[in-house]
Amino acid sequence: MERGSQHGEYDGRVMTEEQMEILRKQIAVYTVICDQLALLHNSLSSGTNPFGGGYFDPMVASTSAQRISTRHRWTPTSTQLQILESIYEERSGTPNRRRIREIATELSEHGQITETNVYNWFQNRRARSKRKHPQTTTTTGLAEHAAVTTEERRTCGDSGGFESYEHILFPSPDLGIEHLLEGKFLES
Amino acid sequence: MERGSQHGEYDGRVMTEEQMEILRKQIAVYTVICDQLALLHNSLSSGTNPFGGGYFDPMVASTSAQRISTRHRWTPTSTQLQILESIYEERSGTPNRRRIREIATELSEHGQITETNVYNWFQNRRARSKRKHPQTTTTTGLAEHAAVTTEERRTCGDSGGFESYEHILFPSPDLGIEHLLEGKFLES
DNA sequence: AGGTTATGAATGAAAG
DNA sequence: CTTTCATTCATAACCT
Repeated sequence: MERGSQHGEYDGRVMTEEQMEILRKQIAVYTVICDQLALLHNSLSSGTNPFGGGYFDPMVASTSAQRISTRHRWTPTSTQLQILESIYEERSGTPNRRRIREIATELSEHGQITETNVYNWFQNRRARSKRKHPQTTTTTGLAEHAAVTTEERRTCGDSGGFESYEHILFPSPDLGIEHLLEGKFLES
Repeated sequence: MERGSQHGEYDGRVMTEEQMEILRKQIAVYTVICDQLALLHNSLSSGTNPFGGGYFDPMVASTSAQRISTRHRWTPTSTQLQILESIYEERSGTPNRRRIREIATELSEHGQITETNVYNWFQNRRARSKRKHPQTTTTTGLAEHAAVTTEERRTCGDSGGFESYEHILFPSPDLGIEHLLEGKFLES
């Protein structure tokens, strides 16, 4: 890792602001190209979509259909979901690792599932429950605070809490070049 | 997609397998280019920073799917991750306080980072490693060589054999093109 | 078709 | 060190 030569303190700049601006645009352009190629490739690969695949048994494909399957993530069957919900209801706490395994075993009777799936499911279930009901044991409706409004108490800022710095120092390639090109994606 | 008219032959197919293979490679190449440009820009930005440099943009740019995201929690840059991984590999024990500081200092060359970040990273790395390998009996030495290589493929380990994740659709890791260019890390 | 929502998964940070 | 929380990302399902 040879470094130092590129991170030294320069007397003068290697690039003007304008040049840097150009670079920034180029980055954005290549990003878009990347994205487009990926999308293209993706659609080509999955060219023939076997079937819509409902909740029922997407992976087993016992009907001898093609198993090209572009299904990526696990989706609980209705039966599984039912069981999961009931378990969640009875003890809204955290299922132990042991418990997770039990649940996974049981649910595997009704479809493909892994312990990780179960684990994630409970994590997400709990998380979204919290978010939906921000006020459960709340003190008062007026003093609602922190959790929702400001979350930047991050210690990662080494020099103090100025998370807004990033915006200022680096407006980032999100300068609207995307819009110039196609205006497709945009987040944040 | 202009084609067909130049060859005169048209069998109803838009692309041959070979062509698709080429496309796939091109995607990977552009991904890397993207990443490199982003890194370059990053270093240039910090280099010309009048405030002392060292600030980094929160742009992740690890995969083409990632977009520029402003202000998030700390995310290691590809370079940082690379280094972290290699360090993790060599000594699977707990880095001393002293060591943590060293690492943090080194990594700060490649982007903003704190000692806490490093500490947390190692903690998490180890924890999730362990999770994948139920065996906790070894520990006699650095016997977790395998643990690092096939790390974290726990997701969706169903019997369907549909590991055809986007990794395959978007095969930057397997083509080795990244290594040709710089040998950057590959997530997963 | 495309944009939006719901939700599975990934991961940094913190609690215990 | 282990477990849990919080936030984010990707994508299936849904909606206009």
